[in-house]
Amino acid sequence: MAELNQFYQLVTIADTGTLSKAAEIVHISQPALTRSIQKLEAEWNVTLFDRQKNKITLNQTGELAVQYARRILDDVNTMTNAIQSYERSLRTISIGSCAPGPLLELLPELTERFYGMTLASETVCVENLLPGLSKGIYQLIITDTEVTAPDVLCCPFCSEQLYLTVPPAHPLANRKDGIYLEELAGETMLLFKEIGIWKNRVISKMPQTKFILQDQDEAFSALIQASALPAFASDLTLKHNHHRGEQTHRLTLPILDPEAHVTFYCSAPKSHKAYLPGQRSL
Amino acid sequence: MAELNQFYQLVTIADTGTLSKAAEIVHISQPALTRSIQKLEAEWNVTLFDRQKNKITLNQTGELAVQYARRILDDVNTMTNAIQSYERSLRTISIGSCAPGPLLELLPELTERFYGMTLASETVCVENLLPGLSKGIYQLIITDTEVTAPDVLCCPFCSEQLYLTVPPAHPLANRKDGIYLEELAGETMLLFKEIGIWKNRVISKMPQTKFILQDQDEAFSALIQASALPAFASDLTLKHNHHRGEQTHRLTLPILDPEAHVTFYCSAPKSHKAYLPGQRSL
DNA sequence: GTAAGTTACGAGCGACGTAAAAATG
DNA sequence: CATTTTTACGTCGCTCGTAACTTAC
Repeated sequence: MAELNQFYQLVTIADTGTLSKAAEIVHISQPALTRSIQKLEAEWNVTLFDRQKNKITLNQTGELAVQYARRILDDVNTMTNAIQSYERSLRTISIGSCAPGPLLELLPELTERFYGMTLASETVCVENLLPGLSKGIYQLIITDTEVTAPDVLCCPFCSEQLYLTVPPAHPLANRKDGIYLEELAGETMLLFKEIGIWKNRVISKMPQTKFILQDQDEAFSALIQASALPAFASDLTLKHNHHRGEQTHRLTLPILDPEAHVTFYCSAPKSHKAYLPGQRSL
Repeated sequence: MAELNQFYQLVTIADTGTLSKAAEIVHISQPALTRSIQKLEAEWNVTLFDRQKNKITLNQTGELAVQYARRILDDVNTMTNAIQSYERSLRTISIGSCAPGPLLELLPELTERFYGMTLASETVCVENLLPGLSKGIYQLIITDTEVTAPDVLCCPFCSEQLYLTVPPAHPLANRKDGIYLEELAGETMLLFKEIGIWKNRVISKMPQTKFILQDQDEAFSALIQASALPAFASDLTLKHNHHRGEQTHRLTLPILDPEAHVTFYCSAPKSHKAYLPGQRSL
């Protein structure tokens, strides 16, 4: 049987024009390449090269063979890529979430339950989640509304309550019963950039408040510790930080607006039903 | 590099369901097949089979790989077919003619001039000749009219004069100066089936004459020798038969109608200019 | 003289087959 | 107990590289 090796050699000869140069590229000696090509010709019982004493040139049949060989090598290449990335995708759970908070809950659970799998998560615009699930870009999505779609299972997952964190010396520090968003008018706040739906639910309703954006996770934490500015947090982030042993002297004041409380839903295709997490207390 | 051999083995395993059966088909021992597949998996760094202790089953990645492998093996197959038949076509001159006579002139010349090439000739409907030349079905065509087409060279080749042959005892035997077609009304004649344009030029103008058709070359010759019926011949066929040493006691009477004389033209693509024959006396 | 291609020859490595082991039904 | 797969091991054969030869520029 002709082999891909020989196709590669043939194409390389076509590219370089001589056996010697091709032999270097394919990492065999030039006589070995001669033999390999001769064997291919014998196998097919055709002549691929015009042979002069110290020169070979592709003949018409050879040119045709090179054309085909190129295409097949290309196909084999895309084949291996497809197979390898498919295998990788089988070992990866891709999660799309409309907010970062629920991921703090979800990822540890999945890490534990699916040991060995790779978890890939991102916070994206909520409109992209269901289409992404259908296309297989995500195997699991977190939304702030219930999802109804064919072959998709949806269940409530957890809720998130927004808080304001301020240093003890801050003027608002005495409002431990909670405050309203509109009271933050005129303030300057620290804000994490990738907050998903919170942007529309909360931030867009605070035109009078100035925000300093930070898009790096760790930098944001450091910034909060070092700064006297108020910032948002949530029960989920606070729990997560506490769990990580992170110390803070900041005070946490619940946000009293109804928008500050969200229930999240987790959805997966029926084929990936197993990925759905257990429900947290809402 | 993965090799076609392994693709074949993979597909065969998919087809048979077990390594043992597949090993028989691909003519290696079963352990060798195990190793070969393991090597493929290592090469790609993927798992293609679910392995139980004495059973292997294609997993999803494996199914995908088999799909691709099938397609690539198919492609390689069509590739080798294409290459081999292209090579064959390079060694073959395919000739289409509108009448059998000129081939008697042409083939010997080409045989001599292109020793080693295979000649393939057929008598076909004149309308198919130029399209056939364009499509590469023919490298040389013989027509009864001059051909003008881009990238096609055309030259007059030879002429053919129709004769009537009759046994000496036939009533028409004394008409050695020639006769007209219409005088054959009411006769029964022997006729070779594959006569190309002669059918339209001559036969269709003889509604009163009855023809006994014969489509095998040798049988037709024998039939003529053994029969008392008149038949058509031409200067070309007569010369050919004489050249072959064929003896006949038949008399030959020229047909006097203008349709009984034809000039033939030979045409070839410019790329196959060398195939054009020298001109015969017209 | 240099560079290229084919042929000859000997060696090493890789793939093969046999044999053995383990597991399943 | 038959069937299937995997592992172990020794051997054979294939392909490789070196060397020598020929030819061309």
